[in-house]
Amino acid sequence: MSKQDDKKFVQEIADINLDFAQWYTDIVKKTDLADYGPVKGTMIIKPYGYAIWENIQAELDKRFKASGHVNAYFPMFFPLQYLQREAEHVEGFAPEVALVTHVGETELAEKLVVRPTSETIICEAYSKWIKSYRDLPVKINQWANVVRWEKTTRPFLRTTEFLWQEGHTAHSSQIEAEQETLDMLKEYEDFAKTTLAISVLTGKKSQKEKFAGAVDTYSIEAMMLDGKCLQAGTTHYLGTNFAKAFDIKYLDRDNQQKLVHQTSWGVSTRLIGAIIMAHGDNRGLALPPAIAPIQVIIIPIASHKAGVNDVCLDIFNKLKSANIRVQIDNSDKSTGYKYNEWEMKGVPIQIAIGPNDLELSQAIIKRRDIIDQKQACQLSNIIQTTQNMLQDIQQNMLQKSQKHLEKHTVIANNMQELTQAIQNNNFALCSWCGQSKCEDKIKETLQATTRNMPFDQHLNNSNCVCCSDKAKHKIYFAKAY
RNA sequence: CGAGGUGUAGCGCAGUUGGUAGCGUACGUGGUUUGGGACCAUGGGGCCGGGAGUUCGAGUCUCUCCACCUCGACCA
Repeated sequence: MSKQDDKKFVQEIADINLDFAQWYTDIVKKTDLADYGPVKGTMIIKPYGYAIWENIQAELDKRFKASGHVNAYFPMFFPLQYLQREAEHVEGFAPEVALVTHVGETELAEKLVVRPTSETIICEAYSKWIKSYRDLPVKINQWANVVRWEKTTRPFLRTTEFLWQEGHTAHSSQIEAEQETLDMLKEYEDFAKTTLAISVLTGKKSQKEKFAGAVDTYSIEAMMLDGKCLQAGTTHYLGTNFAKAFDIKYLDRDNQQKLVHQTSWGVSTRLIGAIIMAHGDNRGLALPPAIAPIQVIIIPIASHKAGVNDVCLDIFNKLKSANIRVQIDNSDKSTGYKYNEWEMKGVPIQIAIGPNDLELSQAIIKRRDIIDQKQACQLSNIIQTTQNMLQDIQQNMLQKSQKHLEKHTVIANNMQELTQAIQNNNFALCSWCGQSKCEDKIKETLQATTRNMPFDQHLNNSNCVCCSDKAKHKIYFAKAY
């Protein structure tokens, strides 16, 4: 990357809100997260971007296993007729499904679906696996890629193919399945906050916005820097819809055949997009320490001078043995270049060491979340200081995210207030009659959609923000990605 | 899939009324440097998005595809 380009780049993103979408695509390209693939809408996730995904995977996998889930893998292809068995499901997914119709020159007798999601093929398996109440619950998670032929795409946020995890569980009772749906929502919420340092709104989706085939869909919704909303994860209570379609029945204690109650839930590589847009600034990316591929970058200054490299290597080894993800930048770029480069790539902590520091037995430490702050640290304290700072950065980033969400969330009682709120790039908490005609009208006039209904529902005899009928729900409206 | 925009070296761009392509940077080599995007010297790198047309001659004009970007409609 050239000096002029980079300066221009920093200049361009100095006012992020001016053109946030452009800023986003620039960041993805310039920080080595991803490239475009040869097929439209596909993406090559480069090592630096993939390392973030690996850290997300590791943390989620730990959580899923702790709550009794196991991993399995189901095929990427299945017959088109699987998809067609559940009416709402096929209606929702058919327009964006990729079909395999030929092998070589030979046309297939039965068209195959490249999975857009795996409910159907997993349900087909469950119908064979589940015979007795003793077989329940089944709690399986899958790490996989899926394909959805969307019309427009954006790196990480919406790509033709993406990586995700999808949990699929089957239970003997509605209560247990609904509890699972809420438990996993809670898990996602906690993960977003503690690991990604992103504050989210949790709640139930409207019927219009729910998953195709679900009874109820819940979501975590995150606010991006520009005030737009990103659905960062969903959990679904599927009821017995798929059990009916795929004949998943078990013999209960009372010797009766009963349908299972099911859930599914997922988060995707979209989370990387969420991290970029929730934490970035005019210097580029800012990664929360918990998922940063490199947590600490050591920058030697005048490394040809005696002792500099030795001390850098010593600190490197100490931090590494304290399980900190650390690297030394030994390239022969100029020091200033390195500072800017690693800031742009979002590394939480920079440690600079030069000849002047050697005499004082110190290093200079800078943190990514508070720009232009640097402090000297005695080499003897460096592990402790770094560890504390990583924790502090993680917490500070969450706090910033929380404040941003609070600052840009308002209550709107009528269309005028709602219009004002949306135009100011805020989330608006509104009373709503529950009718989709009001959702449609607001979407048409304001380009804002319902996000979710918080669990805290105090209606106080209020009226719908749109039609003034008696309200049935509190719900968030926002512009969304 | 609609409306607008852009395609020239890895990246960012210039290229006049048509005459067979240049700048910056990055990259290679040698040297000097190193505390917020270093410097000198030298070298390599191009089917000017693809195809067709006009012309003696096209990066430049015409047509037509294609890709990407922004904004809508659709979605994790």
